Amino acid sequence: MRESTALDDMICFQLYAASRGMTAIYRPLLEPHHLTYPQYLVLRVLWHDGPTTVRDLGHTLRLDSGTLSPLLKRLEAQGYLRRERDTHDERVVWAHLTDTGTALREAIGDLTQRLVCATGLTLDELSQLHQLLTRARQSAKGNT
Amino acid sequence: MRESTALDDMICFQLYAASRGMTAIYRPLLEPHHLTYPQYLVLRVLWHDGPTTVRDLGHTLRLDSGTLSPLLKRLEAQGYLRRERDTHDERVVWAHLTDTGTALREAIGDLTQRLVCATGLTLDELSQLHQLLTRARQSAKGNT
DNA sequence: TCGGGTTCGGTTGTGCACAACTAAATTGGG
DNA sequence: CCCAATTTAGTTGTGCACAACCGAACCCGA
Repeated sequence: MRESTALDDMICFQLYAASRGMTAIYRPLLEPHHLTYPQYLVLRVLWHDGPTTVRDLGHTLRLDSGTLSPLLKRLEAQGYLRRERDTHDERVVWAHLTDTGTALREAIGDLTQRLVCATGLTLDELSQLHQLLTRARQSAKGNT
Repeated sequence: MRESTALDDMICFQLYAASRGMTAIYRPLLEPHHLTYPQYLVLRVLWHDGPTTVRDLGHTLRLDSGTLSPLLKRLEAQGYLRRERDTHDERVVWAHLTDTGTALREAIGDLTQRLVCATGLTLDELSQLHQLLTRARQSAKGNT
């Protein structure tokens, strides 16, 4: 189990750098719609799942209300979604897309190919990468 | 080259989430020394390379002066390093460790094992992960 | 039923990431 | 030699990430 000293630290940096590099690729693709990558993630959840509570958005994206509240406020100000209190449980707030927000899905289109190309990895390698990241995150969730 | 649509988007999110999860593991390990993960990265460069210019720190960590300037100011305020203008080229600023900053290396010790364990991945898998991330970053650097 | 504990969203404060900009020092071509 | 272009660090402004905290709403057991 030795010999990993340098490698693991490099992985942590690669992870950190790769994540920032990934959002840097998204940036010019999302900028025309005045979206950031985290905002885009929220919209993807709403496009996929329909109206969602702030709580569920937080669980899905691993973000707390300290991050989501102002982010959703900005998306609402841009007219992409609206927030409404649940009538039965006043603690809960639902985020639901406006027509503009729904239409945005088509306007943005499929960014996938551009991201895949940027990595220069094959589909097998991407699948491998996905599996490794998922397993590491899964394991880390327990071993805190 | 089809069929990647869902997968690639999941990878981008996994990357984003894994990076934040990684820093979350570092946080309690660094907090006793009042360090953040990016601050720790700067110290690692200085521990490894000795006195370094702000410019080279930026190249190494892929950060610009807008991020590094205040970060270095905070590390200086904590007494871990000092900044000094180059006498021959007044544009250049050198960051060099204080004795406290140098000693910190031993005080923090080797965090590697704890990170490796958290991932639950084997050394082969970590090596694979490292290689995939590096290649993707390398490729993305060109294809922008 | 009622009162303590929990859940939920929001606010505040700190630090990072990055774009856009500034100012000073240096460089290099004419 | 000189001045325009470049390099370098720093500043400002915006948005994300997260800890710490708050208040309101809800839940549940005695």
